[in-house]
Amino acid sequence: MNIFADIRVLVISSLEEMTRTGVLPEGLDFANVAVEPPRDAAHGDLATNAAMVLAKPAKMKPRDIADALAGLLAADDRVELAEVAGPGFLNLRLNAQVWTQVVDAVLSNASFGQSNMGAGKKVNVEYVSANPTGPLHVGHTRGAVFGDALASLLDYAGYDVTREYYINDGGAQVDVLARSVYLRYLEAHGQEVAFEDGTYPGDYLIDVGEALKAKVGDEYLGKEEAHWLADIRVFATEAMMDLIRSDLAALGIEMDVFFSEKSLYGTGRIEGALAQLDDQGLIYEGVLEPPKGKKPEDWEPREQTLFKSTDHGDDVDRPVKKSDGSWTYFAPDIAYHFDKVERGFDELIDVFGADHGGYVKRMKAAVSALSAGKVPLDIKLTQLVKLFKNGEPFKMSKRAGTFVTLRDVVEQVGPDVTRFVMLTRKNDAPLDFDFDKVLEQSKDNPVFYVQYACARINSVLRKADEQGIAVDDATLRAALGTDLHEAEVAVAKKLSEWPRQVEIAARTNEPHRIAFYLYDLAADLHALWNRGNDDLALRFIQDGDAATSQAKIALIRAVFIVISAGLGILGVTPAKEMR
RNA sequence: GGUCCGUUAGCUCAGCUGGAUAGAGCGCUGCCCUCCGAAGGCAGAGGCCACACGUUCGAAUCGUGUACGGACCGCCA
Repeated sequence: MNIFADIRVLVISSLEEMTRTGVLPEGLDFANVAVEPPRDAAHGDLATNAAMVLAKPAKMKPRDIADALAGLLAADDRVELAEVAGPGFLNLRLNAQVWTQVVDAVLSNASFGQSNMGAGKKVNVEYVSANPTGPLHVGHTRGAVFGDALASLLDYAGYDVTREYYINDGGAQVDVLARSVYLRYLEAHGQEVAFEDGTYPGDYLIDVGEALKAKVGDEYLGKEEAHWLADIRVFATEAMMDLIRSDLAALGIEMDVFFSEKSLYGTGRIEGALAQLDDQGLIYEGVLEPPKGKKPEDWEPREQTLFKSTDHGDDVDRPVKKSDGSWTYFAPDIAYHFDKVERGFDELIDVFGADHGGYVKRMKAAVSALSAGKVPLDIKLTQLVKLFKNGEPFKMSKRAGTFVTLRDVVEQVGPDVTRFVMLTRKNDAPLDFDFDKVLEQSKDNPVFYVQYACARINSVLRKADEQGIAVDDATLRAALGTDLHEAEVAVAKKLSEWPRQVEIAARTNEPHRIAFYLYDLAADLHALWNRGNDDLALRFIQDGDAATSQAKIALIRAVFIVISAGLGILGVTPAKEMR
C-alpha cells in the first residue's frame, strides 16, 4: 500500500473522467501530475499539482480545473475534504481510517514498502574493486558500504541485483605484490631482506610468505624472478582476495561475482571488445594533444591506439594501447564492461572513489558505444572520508604507519555504526568520521537515535508482555481502531511515506535518503513517546485496558517494522535494547 | 588550461518530477522527569538558499556565466 501512488491513480482516473465529460480537452499528458505530502501539514494530508501542471496545455485557469477535480475526488470515501488553495493546489484531507489502514498494512504485509518499480530488471552494481595488494582501508569502506546499501535498496525496489567485484589482477601492481611476497618468503627462510621503494612492506604479507614457504618449501630460493613470478602472482593474489573477502565479511558484505581482470588477457576478449568499437569506426592510430596546463617539457607526442570516445560525449579521445603496444588500463576495462553488457544487464552501476573522477566520461562513452546506447551506466563517486578523533583531524599516512584499515574501523566502532555513519551523507559529499562521536549515545548521533527508538519500542513490547497483554501482530491488527489521536496520526503519516521514499531513493541511486527518513521516523516516535509524559492517554500501555493498549502498540510495532526494513537496506541490525 | 562535484541558519548537513510561510541536529535562551529508559521531548531566537543573467504564471530546485572551495586531468593502476 502506497497511499501517494493510490491517490495518484484516483487523481488520474478523475482527470480522465473530466476529459470524457469534456471538462478538459483531449490529449493532455498527465505524466507530470504529482501527489505529494504538502510542505506544511496544516494544508492537509496530500496535495496535487494537477491543476497547475495542466492549466497551460489545457488553456484553462488552474482554479477552474482544481474546482472540478476537487468535486470528483471528494466522492471517493478515502477523501474527507478536497480544497483548492494558493495558486491552484488541491489539498486533500484523508479519512481517518486511511491511517489505520496504513498501520494495518505494515503489520499484515512483510513487504510494505517494497516496490516493483524495478520490474525485475537486471542491474549490476560493481563496488569496492580494490586492488588485491593489501587489506581494505578506510577509503574503501565508504565505497563498500555505499555500494552494498545501494544494491540492497535496488533489490528492495524490485530489481534483480548482482553485486560484483572487479579484481585488478592483471597489472604491474601485482608484480610488485609478488616481489614483496617473495621477500617475505625469503624472510620466512631466515634471510635478511630489505624492502626498497616499489615494494609493499606491510606486515600483512608476513603470513603470506610463511604460507608460501609451507607450500613450496625451498623451491624458489636463489632462483631468478622468471622462475617464480607467475606462480607467486597467483598465490599472492588469492591470499589477498581471501584477506579482502574477510574484511568485507566483517562489514557484512558478500559479493555475488568476483570478476578477474586477468581472465580477459590472452583469451581474445579485449581484442573482441575493441573489435566491436573498431567496427563502428571508433578505433584509430593517432597522437593526443598535450593536456592543457601541463608544462610542455613534460610532454612528448607519441602515436598510440585511441578510442574515439568524443563521439560518445567525452572531451578527448582516450588511449587503449601504450606507445609500446601494450594495453592501457582502459582496454581491459572496456572488455570488462562489454562482458557485463553481454551478460544481459539492463543497467550498470559503478561505484568508484573520487580519484576516478576523470574516468567517468570515458567509461560511459565505452558502454554507450558497446551497447548501442541501450544500457545506461551510472557511475557513483564516493568522496573522501575525513577521520577525526576527539574533534581533531586524524591524518592517515601509509608511510608513517598511521594507515587506518577497514578492519581497524569495524573493530573500534562495530559494523552497524560504521555502515550507518557512512550512509548519513550523500555519496558525493565529503564525510567526517569521528571515532568518538559515532559512539556517543545522544541525539547528535543518528545511529544511536534510530537504534534508541527501536529499543524503546521493544521496551514497551516487553512491558506489555509482562502485564499479560498479547502483542502478536494478528492481535494488534484486530485491536486497531480508527480513533487515532492527532499525535498518533502524525506517526502513521510518516509511515505512509516509506514506500515513496524507497522509490525516490532507488530512482536516484541514493541510499542516504533511507538513513534520513529513518531519522525522521525515529524523531516522530520519540516525540509521541514524550507526549505520554503530559497526556496519560497517549501512553502506549493503558493500565487495565488491554484493547486500547494493543491499538496503540500496533502503531509503534509498525514503526519498528519499518525501521527494521530500512536498517536492513542499510545493512544495520536493529537494536532490541541499548547497552 | 580543462573536467566533475560543492556553495542553504554561528557550525554540520537534508530538501523529490520547479510550486504555497525553506527543514533537521549541534550551539544559544526558556521550559518538561513521584510517570512505559529524560541516553528523550517542547518552545523561542537565528538563513531569502554565493552572485548575476536566463527559461517559467512560478526557481534553493532547470540553463548559462562569474567568484570561492574540493577532487581529478598522457602510455599509474
